Amino acid sequence: MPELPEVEVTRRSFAAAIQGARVTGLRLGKPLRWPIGVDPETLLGSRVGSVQRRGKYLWLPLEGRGGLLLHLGMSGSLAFLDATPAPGAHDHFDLHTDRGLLRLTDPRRFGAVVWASALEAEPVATLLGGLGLEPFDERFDGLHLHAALSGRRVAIKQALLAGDIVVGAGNIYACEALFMAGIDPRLPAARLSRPRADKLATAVRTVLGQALEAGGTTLRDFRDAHGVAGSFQMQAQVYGREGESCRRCGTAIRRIVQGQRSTFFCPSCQKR
DNA sequence: AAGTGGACCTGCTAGC
DNA sequence: TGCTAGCAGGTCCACT
Repeated sequence: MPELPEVEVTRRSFAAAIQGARVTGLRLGKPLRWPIGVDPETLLGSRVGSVQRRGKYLWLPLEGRGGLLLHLGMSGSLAFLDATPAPGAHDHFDLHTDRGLLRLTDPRRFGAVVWASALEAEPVATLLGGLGLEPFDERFDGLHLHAALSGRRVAIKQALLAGDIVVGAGNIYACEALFMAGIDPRLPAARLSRPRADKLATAVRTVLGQALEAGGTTLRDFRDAHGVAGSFQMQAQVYGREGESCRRCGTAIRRIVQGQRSTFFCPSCQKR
């Protein structure tokens, strides 16, 4: 589900409310991607710090007691609740605090909650260590993108998705950014010209920024921590639009498979 | 080093 | 109505 905009929208929706809260209890449901790596008892009484995001991960500092790295996987969402309803079948992590309950709901359980003594400590350091630049980092530009793509023979779409050059664009926004930049998703990464790299870097930032403003994309079940859905799906130019006509030129949008993921593009607007 | 495919797990939908 | 195949917003890991 969640790409960078959804994760950031989620973060913004509860970070202020939970900051300073005292942890009063933890509940673990079915296993997530990895074990949490800490005895939950040892976290009781700690105070929640300022929630940070890196890529599609959230870092929840617990002052004096390290912190928790959260990932929403494909189907995860967080809710910050006043009440404490009984956990449902897909509620696999609860962080009870004196200001509310932070609950992770994740049917597919590709998400994760992992403890580390610090952001720089294992296993978090390794998970975050391979990540590329933040898209809104001023160092992320056409020059950086172009240099990072050199020598890569994979298709540009897959290079964007890999997350080791720039983070945050998942399947929806990688497709949308390539459309905005007019680039065929099958183009070998290293063949992207410098001017087109400028265009693509701008497109990535623009698309993610627009999605952020729209509150993210709600295809099925994305909600922020207060249950609010996103609306970027209304603005999607290509994602999920196979067979429909391109909003720019009218050509039928195509769907292909790259690296076992669907790619949507306009065969007329997007060139090699 | 970079690329590929499989793995993780559940739910929904289209089609028969 | 009921079953099945295919698809889904992510990313790690083993292998070539």
